[in-house]
Amino acid sequence: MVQESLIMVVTRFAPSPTGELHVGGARTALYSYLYARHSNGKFILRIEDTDLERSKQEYVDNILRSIDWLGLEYDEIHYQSKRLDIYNDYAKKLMDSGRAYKRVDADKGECIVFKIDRDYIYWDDAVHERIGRDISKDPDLVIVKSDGYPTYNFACVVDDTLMGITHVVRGNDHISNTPKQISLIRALGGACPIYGHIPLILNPDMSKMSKREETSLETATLKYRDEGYLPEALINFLALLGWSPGGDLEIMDKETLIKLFTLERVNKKSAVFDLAKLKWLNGSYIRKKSLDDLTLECRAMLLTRFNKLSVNDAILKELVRQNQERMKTLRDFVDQTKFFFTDDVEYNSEAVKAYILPDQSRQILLEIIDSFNSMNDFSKDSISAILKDITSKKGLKFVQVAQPLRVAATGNTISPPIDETISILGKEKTLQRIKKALSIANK
RNA sequence: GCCCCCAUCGUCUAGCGGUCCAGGACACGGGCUUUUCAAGCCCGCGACACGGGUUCGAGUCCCGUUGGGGGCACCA
Repeated sequence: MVQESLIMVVTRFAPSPTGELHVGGARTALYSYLYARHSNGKFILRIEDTDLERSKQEYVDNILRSIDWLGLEYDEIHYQSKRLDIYNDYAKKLMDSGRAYKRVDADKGECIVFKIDRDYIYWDDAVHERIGRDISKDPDLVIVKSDGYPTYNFACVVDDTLMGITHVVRGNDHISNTPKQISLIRALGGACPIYGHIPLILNPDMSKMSKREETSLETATLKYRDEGYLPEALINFLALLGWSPGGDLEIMDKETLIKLFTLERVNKKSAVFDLAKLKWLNGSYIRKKSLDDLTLECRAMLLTRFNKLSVNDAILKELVRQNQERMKTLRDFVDQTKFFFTDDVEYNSEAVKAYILPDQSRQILLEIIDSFNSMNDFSKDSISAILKDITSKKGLKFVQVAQPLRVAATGNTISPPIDETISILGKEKTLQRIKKALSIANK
């Protein structure tokens, strides 16, 4: 233990740019990152773009943006496509030492093949215990494709060795590659990193999440940003999906995660992605955010929906204040304030039936129009006073007055306290909407 | 088919042989609060897959069964 701490930990995240960064990949990146930071080590990002057919620049961009959004700062970034000379070099060395040979295929052309160890290979996994497999009957391994590019197993091993990777954190689905890679490392004379194979993330129906089934779950990391999730919430959630600090602690910021994270505490069992829990966590982070910060986020989200925004800061801030504890995602904010930003309110038919149509409701609304008309100060408190006045004069409960008004003003039965809601809407618009609601009721 | 991995409430998990008639969180049900909805607080529901061992004692160790997942490319 003491000696271990003298060696600098180096981890890496090695995605291939053949698709958007998957949340499962994001979690792998997170675990690698957390472990490196926890150990005061280095975190390397390595783009494994050796598949000419499938690699795309847009995916590289997507991966970089995802990593950046999550706040996983890396110390180095490498592109395998820029290291071709290195792989060729090592392939030659393996041929010189007799461990690799050329093979010609009639259709595909010439490639280089590595003679794997005819042996039982094992390693002590950081997440599991000892894992091993007899690869003596496995076929030899192609290390350089006929297009001159290295195969995954080869480039990965060369880079892990050259970059001094001490801990490889990767998905469970790589377990079967590991013996071959170890065999390659031996032949190259490198030192084996410690492998930590983390469990996969599953859909609610237990299928592998990266196999896009007809689930409604989004798999692209950036989609969660677009849906209004906060990176700190996603990180916290992903961290908990397969790891726990050991106690009852659940809400942890990045610093805390770094402090507590160890590979030894990563679970072996695959975990189901539970959107409800993510939502809860996100809501919890939203509630904790400062009003100013949250307002910034909400403004950005609003701008994805509306091309231009004509609200002043004070009003927007007040809207955010009213909704802060009511939203689970930033997108919820857009939905919840739709009545404010659009002039043609969509009246929910159920709501209208229940709170506008009844005679009593209409009388109340008429009365409210009367009272509001003579108001100069349309503040929350004045509104509240007038509404309470009407309530007691009519011998009603406050809800019986508030709900018709709420439906008239917002189109729905749900909103922040009604006095605040219409105060920010303004007297003119409020009156207009009450009249509009009444006209609908008269049809 | 062959090989590998895994197995505690619906879900995420705590548990590393006795302190567990199994703890927490989300979800769900109920209540309080209340100007609707949230938020908050309280209560409830709810699990050690099964069968053998080992042991004075097993959720915890071993074996098997079953179940789930993953891998078997000149893809990563």
